[in-house]
Amino acid sequence: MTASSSRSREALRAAQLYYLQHLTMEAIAQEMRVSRSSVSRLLAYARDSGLVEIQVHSPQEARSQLELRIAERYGITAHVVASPARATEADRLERTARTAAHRVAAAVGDRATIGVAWGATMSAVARHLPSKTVHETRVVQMNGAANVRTTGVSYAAELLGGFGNAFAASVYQFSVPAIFDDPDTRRALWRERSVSRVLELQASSDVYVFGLGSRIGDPRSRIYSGGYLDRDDLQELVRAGVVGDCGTVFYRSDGSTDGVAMNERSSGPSLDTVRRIPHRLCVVSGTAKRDSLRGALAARIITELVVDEELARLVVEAGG
Amino acid sequence: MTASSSRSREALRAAQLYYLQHLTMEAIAQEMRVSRSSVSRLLAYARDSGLVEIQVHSPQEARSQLELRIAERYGITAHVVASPARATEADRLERTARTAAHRVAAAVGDRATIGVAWGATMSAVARHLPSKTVHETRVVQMNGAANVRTTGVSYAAELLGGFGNAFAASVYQFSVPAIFDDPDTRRALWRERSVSRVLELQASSDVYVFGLGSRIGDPRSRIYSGGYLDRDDLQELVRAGVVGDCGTVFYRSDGSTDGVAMNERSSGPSLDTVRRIPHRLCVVSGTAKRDSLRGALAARIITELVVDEELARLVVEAGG
DNA sequence: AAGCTCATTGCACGTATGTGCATGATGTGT
DNA sequence: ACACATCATGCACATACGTGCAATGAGCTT
Repeated sequence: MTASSSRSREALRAAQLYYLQHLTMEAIAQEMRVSRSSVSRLLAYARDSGLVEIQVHSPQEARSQLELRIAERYGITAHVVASPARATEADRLERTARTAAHRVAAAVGDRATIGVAWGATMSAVARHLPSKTVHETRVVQMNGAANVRTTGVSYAAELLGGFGNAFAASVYQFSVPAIFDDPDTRRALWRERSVSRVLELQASSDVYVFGLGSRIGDPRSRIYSGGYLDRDDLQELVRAGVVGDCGTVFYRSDGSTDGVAMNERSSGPSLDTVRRIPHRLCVVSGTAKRDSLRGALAARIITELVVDEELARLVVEAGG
Repeated sequence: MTASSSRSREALRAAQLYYLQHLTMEAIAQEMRVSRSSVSRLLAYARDSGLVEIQVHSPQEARSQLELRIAERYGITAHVVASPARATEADRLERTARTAAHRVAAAVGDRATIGVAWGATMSAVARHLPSKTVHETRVVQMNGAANVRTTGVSYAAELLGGFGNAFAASVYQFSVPAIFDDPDTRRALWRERSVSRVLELQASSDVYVFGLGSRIGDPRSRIYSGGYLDRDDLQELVRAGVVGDCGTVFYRSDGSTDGVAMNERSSGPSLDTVRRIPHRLCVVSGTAKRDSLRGALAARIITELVVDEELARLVVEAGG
């Protein structure tokens, strides 16, 4: 404690001299009687421990056309992330995730409860979260990650841990299967107090951060390759006209979920539950998610959207 | 407009890529098809136009002993600014002013009215104000700056202009003498509508930023050399036991002002008026201001204090 | 239209900054 | 008490960055 606290003090001092007094690292090094490289490291520490916060303000008048059109058509705040033409899908995801990470940090405050889903997109977001000093903040996992092949614990734990660390938050895992085999098992488990306490937290979240699943018919999708669904499950989804999912809850392109039997077995929050959460931040990247994003917009489960430019164009230009 | 707006857009884009996506300037240059040096300049523009805001948070537990003792003894927030032992008085003033400038920016919000005094310290603060985008903000001069030798216009205007620019605020000058020869003239002028409108603004300020005058008996003081006071005036102050001034209003070491005749002729706000302003930010540097600061603390005209370490020690260690 | 001014750009240079590596310090477990 | 692991430090190098300068171009005046 004293060790890290004294490091924090030194980092704070260095940060004040560097960012507020505009001294060079060399000058700070002399003043603090350490080497210049130590100052460089102290400043790095100050930045990613949240001692130093760098904000980039986007004035309303600087909003892109795309963002304005999305705002107008769907009544939500959009952040369109541009990438160079030659960027790979992975690059675009990374950029979208970084932008999203900053939006998450902006959305988090004292005593906030943050619901998080899991997935490749959310993992990327978690990796890039800037630290922010807030108090009594809670992070709650919104849908189960266990499946027939693995417990999914390490994967979800790393993701949640990223959120927990960034905000010094208490983390509430949701240690249940992603999809149950039998809806009755779910109902029974939901009555367990240990589980229902987490369900209450989920429902009372202030912010819900999630990605969208797609490629429902595609055997390469994680939701298939991860062993969460078997072939019959997939066929059921395709027959039901499902185009995507949000926290393992499946919807059609018009945003409807009625009659999708699989949702009875899903561990994720129903879209009605989601819609009761005031701040719903969705992170999507990649043209493959076109239909999935359209469905989510139709379902009105998004209040703030971080999306890559290419996908945004696809969705906007198709007309609503 | 379009020119500066397109520059803002480019600066914003560069800032997002640099500060949020952590690309190098070289990479940004390629992406934006300009030279790296242009990116460097765009980022500089983004920083000092307030597009990018860099905050350094001081957690409560990192407060210095001195700050805690001042907080405890006087019930105010203190920021103690350390300087290397070999720093000159000018260096210390500069540092104190930079710190103060950031505190001012933090205190300013939409629709705020900021009262500012003038003086060497305030000039230094004005030079270092970071830009911040706020709306419908007003900056009002709190005490007159004209005197028998000069109108003081250019001097005060530059100072006020610094504040006005930083916050895109409307600036209200107070074009009256610092000290009147005849109190009746003041009373008459105070009834003028053009003047009384400014007086109302002053009284309704949300934040008052000021330095402290000292060296009351010292002919080197600006208040003397500037021609605001003559020798008789000075002797009067010394006889009255005055130790300092705040906005050309003079007080004794116990904070009292009663019976200081000169204040009847001063253009500055009475200490009672000052005490009605909720946020009162005082900036002081230099051991010569020891008695002056003590008096101001006794007068309770300070709610937030930015002070250099040496002076802070003098004041705290003397015991309250 | 020519001539002017002023802003913007890229280049080239020097300085400032980040980081792998070796070293020494600190602490921990046996 | 010793061996081991872990972490902080400074050095040296490579890279990233800021800025004076000259060239270019846009806009304005005469």
